[in-house]
Amino acid sequence: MAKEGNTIQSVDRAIEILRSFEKNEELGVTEISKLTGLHKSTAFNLISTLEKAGLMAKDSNSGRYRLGMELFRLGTMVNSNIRKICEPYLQMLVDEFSETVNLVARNDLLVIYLDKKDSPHSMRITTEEGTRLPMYITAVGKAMMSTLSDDEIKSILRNVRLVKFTENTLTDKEAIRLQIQFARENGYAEDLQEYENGLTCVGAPIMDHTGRASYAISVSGPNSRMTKEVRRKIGERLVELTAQISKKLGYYKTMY
Amino acid sequence: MAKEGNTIQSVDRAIEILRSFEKNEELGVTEISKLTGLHKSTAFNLISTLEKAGLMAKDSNSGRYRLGMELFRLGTMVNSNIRKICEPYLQMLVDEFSETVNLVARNDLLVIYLDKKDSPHSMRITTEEGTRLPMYITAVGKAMMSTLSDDEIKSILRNVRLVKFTENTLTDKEAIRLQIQFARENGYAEDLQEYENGLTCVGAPIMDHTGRASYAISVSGPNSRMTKEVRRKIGERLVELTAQISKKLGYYKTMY
DNA sequence: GAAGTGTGTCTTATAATATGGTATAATTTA
DNA sequence: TAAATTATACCATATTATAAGACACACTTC
Repeated sequence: MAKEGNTIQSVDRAIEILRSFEKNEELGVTEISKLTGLHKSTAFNLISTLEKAGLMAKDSNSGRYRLGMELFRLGTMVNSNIRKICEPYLQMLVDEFSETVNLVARNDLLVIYLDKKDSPHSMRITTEEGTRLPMYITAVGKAMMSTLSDDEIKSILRNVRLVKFTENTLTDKEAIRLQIQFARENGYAEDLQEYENGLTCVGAPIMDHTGRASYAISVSGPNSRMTKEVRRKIGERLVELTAQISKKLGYYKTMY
Repeated sequence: MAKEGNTIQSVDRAIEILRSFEKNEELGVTEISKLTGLHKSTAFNLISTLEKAGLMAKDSNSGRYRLGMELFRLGTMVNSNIRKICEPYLQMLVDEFSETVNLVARNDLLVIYLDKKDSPHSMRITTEEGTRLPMYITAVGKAMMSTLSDDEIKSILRNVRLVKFTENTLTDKEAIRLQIQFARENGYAEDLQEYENGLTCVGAPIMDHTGRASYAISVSGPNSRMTKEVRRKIGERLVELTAQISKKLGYYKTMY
């Protein structure tokens, strides 16, 4: 058994090597060894292992390494089920509202974007799959928080640094709680340019078989089109559709 | 150093554990140890390591394991660059032809689907990101093969088992070579219900800075709408757009 | 064109680390 | 309640990963 918290050193190190590609698309052995603090030779052995498994690939031209297709494929295996289930609902929402639709998952204190369908409008919101954002700043995050107990919400807000992304970002805990209260009453939450200027979102939580909101769906559009009336319509439709999805995931309790 | 081809045992084993989720969404420690042939205790240590890193997660309800969000996030880091570059082109193609558009990469003898934009039609082709298909059966695969030397093509066809997916699937090497010849002359390749009945594709290769076709784009639609004339139009447009993308990737030679 | 610095890769001895037998705790099943 | 099956913890052993060092090769720089 390994020393630090029962983890296997070489596996930890291999994962750290993969993570070093967050900021760089291409890296050499020496660069990786410097970034991770591993001996060049150790790094090389780990890299070779990852390469042979396809999680890393060597650019035959530059001789440097990048992440490999097999890592991509393994990534697509994660939550493929929920993505498959939600796909038709996302499509319905784009068809109905002509705005970009997102599926996200909860990841501790963050929200991670899993899937999306783009708005057909030329002026539209685009999101990147894999992006992570703090819960308090997104409609989906607040929507998921609204299903938690007051204590759990308190704990989340205690552990997050409330950073101002725009002048609309709520950094006052009481203001955030009021928004969550709104979500509890209506079943959906809003983000009014709190993350980015001009960007407005409406989101509702998906409940899984354990009774937890591990996923959420949102509709994002430019401020100008997302009027109060539009937001209400979207919100109500989201509540309907997320209830159907939750049921498919084995959630049976009535939601509100 | 490890014995088998200089790879690190524990890392290899960890990857094998991740792969065991190909057919199962949720697995217990014992199941994993049986699937991988690892000692239960060894499997447990590896699983714990992967769990702490977020590549696996334990369902708090069932107590069993599934793949974790961090693995998804690592997966989105792969080829994020090419996906970002191609995104507007994919959008243009859906807008122009109203058929589903795919971005794929070459993965040895296979083609792997990286990104897509769905057709707005209710009768449309849907593809799954992460899916892998043999080269000879897809328009994108034949398009990529058309940029290779005769020897390389021969080698690919020698190493692949030519399986009939539909009655249209080409299992005769000479017939496939003729299709590749068509692609060499026109810059794009076709798949006429060779993979699935009713599904027709047109694909063109993207050249990277090393002069290799590592990516390709295709437009897929139902047989009925993909007439010869439509395919020609799509093909010609694909040649234009993939040339632009290739240029962005640092490919300078004129293509045909 | 030669010296110098930077690569990636290989070999090898050493000891640190992963391994798997076993034990125990926690569930599930009967 | 008992039996069976599970996940998890402990620990001695030797297998395995490690890192030092050497090498070959590719670029610079002089």
